[in-house]
This record gives sequence, C-alpha cells and structure tokens, in this order.
Amino acid sequence: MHTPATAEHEGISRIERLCIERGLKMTGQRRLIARVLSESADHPDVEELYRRAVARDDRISIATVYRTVRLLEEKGILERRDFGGGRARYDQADRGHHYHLIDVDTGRVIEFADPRLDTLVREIAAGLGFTLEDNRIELFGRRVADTPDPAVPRGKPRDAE
Amino acid sequence: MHTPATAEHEGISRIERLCIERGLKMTGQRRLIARVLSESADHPDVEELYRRAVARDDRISIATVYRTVRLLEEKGILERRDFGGGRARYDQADRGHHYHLIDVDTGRVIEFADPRLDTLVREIAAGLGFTLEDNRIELFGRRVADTPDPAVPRGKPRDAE
DNA sequence: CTACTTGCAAAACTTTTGCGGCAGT
DNA sequence: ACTGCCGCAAAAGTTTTGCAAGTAG
Repeated sequence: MHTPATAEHEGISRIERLCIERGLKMTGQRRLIARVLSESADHPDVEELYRRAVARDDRISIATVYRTVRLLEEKGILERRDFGGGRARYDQADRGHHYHLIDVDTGRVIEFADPRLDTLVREIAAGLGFTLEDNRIELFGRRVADTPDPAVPRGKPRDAE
Repeated sequence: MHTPATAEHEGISRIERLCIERGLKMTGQRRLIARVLSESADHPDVEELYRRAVARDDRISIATVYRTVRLLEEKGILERRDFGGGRARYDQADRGHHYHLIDVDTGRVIEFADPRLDTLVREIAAGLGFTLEDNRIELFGRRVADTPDPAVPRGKPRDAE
C-alpha cells in the first residue's frame, strides 16, 4: 500500500502528487525538483538540490530551485531547517515529527523520533501557558569511542550530510 | 554577592569583566558593546546592538559590532542563536543552560530551564551511541486563551523580541 | 487564451575582510 | 613601541526579484 520509498523510479513521485493535490502547475522543472527531493534521504541545501537537478537536466536555473523550495515550504510540503553553516536545508514535511542528532566530528545528521520527548515538550509548553505548535530540537554529540558502529542506529531513517 | 543584574549603571559591566579576564584589549567600542549587552535582557541581533550602541556614542561602526560579537562568541562569552528571520541573535553564554519558547503570535521569546529535558536528551544521545556536546531546543507555541496573563511565567528571565 | 513560470542578471541582505591610520597595554 | 583594533568601503555569500519570453491548464 505504501510506496516502498524507493518505488518512484519513473512514476509520479510522492512530492509531485502532493503538488498536484495542492493545485500547483507541474512544469518540467517542478517535476524534476519533486523527484530529486523524493529520492533524497538527506537534508540537501538549495545548492545541492540544484546540483542534483542539473545533473539530470540542465534546463533549470538556481533561481527556480529557490522559488520552488520556498513555494513547497509555503504549501507545507517541505520544512526549512538550519543546522548551521549559513544555508537553509530542506526536509520533507510529512515524514512524521522527528528530531536531529548531528555528529559534531563528521557533520552527519541522524534522525530520530522519541515519544517521551514529544510528551515532555508538550507538557513544558503547557506549564508555561502555551499550546505547542511546533518545535525544533537538535542535539550535537560525539560518537562514544567504544561503540561498534552506528550505521543505522535503530531502524530509524538515517542519513549523511 | 551577585550583582543584582541591573547594578551596572556605571561600574564595570559583567561582560567587560569577562573580556578582561580573557585578556582582551578594552577599547571604548568594546566597553560600549559590553555594556549594551550586559543591560540587554533580550536576544538582540547585530543591527539592534549597533542601534543601541550608536544611540550612546556614534563613534562605532557596524563592522566593529560584527567583529566584536564574533570575538565574544569565540571566547565563550556569547552564544549565537538563530530563531529564524535570517539574522543571528546573541545570548550571554553563562546564564546557565536554558531553552527557548517562542510565541508564534507575538514573536516574544521566553527562556526556561528544565532538568527533565536536560536528562532526557542526554539519555537519548547515549542511546544512539553519542555523548551530548550541546543542544538547541526551541518550542513554538501559542498562548492558551483562558490563561490570565503570562507576564513572567515563573520567575524565569523573560524577554521580548 | 490567460495566468502562472522560468532564466537571466541585477538587487537586496547579512556578514566578512583588506587596508591605512589609531589606540591600548 | 608593538600589537592589535577601528572605520571605511569593497567583497563575499546567500536569497530574492524585475522583466521579457515561454508554457501549463
């Protein structure tokens, strides 16, 4: 039922479907960006998206990439992130709420979900008189020396910068 | 024994003391920036710091403000923050680890500390095979309608954008 | 056909930097 | 004195935008 995440070799990409649902004109450029995004498991910045897109079809400009990610963000399809480094990075919005752990030595970004954390931050906000609308949690850590190897820490989506 | 936070009308500001301890040359410009920072309970961006500084003595340029906050960050006296909006904002580094709750309606930033959160994120990082070096946690929320008024939620330092 | 999109290049913004002169220690 | 700092203005880096031409619906 669920597309197995990588089953979009040539059909309509998941992001393209979302664009259509939201009534966006699907131009070649947007379709290309949608595909690149759907196939990206990491958090590329605009420059990187542009590089990946151009590699497939160079009839696209970086201005269009900027315009498109901004549009997709407004439509709730993408989320803008900032892991430091001056450039905005993008993340698909509907993959469920997750957090990020950044390896300070390698820059690798590991996604994780944690219900305890979900609950706690909601409680904290409530205690301050607020209802939580959103949150941004980034942990910066260093690999513990004697840990065998993280690879895929726990079946959670993993990812490299 | 602790300076009552606002007792720096004309003595040496807390930040200036830290600069001297770290062996920085105390020029008029740095002293001015140090004072403005010590008296700021909020998280100003560079433009705002520059405005506040110029108001007292216009023999300072914005380039110096940029250079100084960068220096103070390197010396561990300030911490650079990013609450979105494209500009870096600064926070005194030694006020203890705290987190931020941003009111999405007003932009107001509320600081809070929470030991449960400290512990939980450290545990999560450990579970992923990392030791926590740092973290960035920002909650975005909306005032609960029937709450009387937050003013100062809990004796924690409060602040407005 | 009409309204929205694109590419290009220029502009806008924030932040950094080279350099000659000035100032703290 | 010596070293580092400042102001100015130019540069750098990222993101936005005006405009004329092109295209999806």
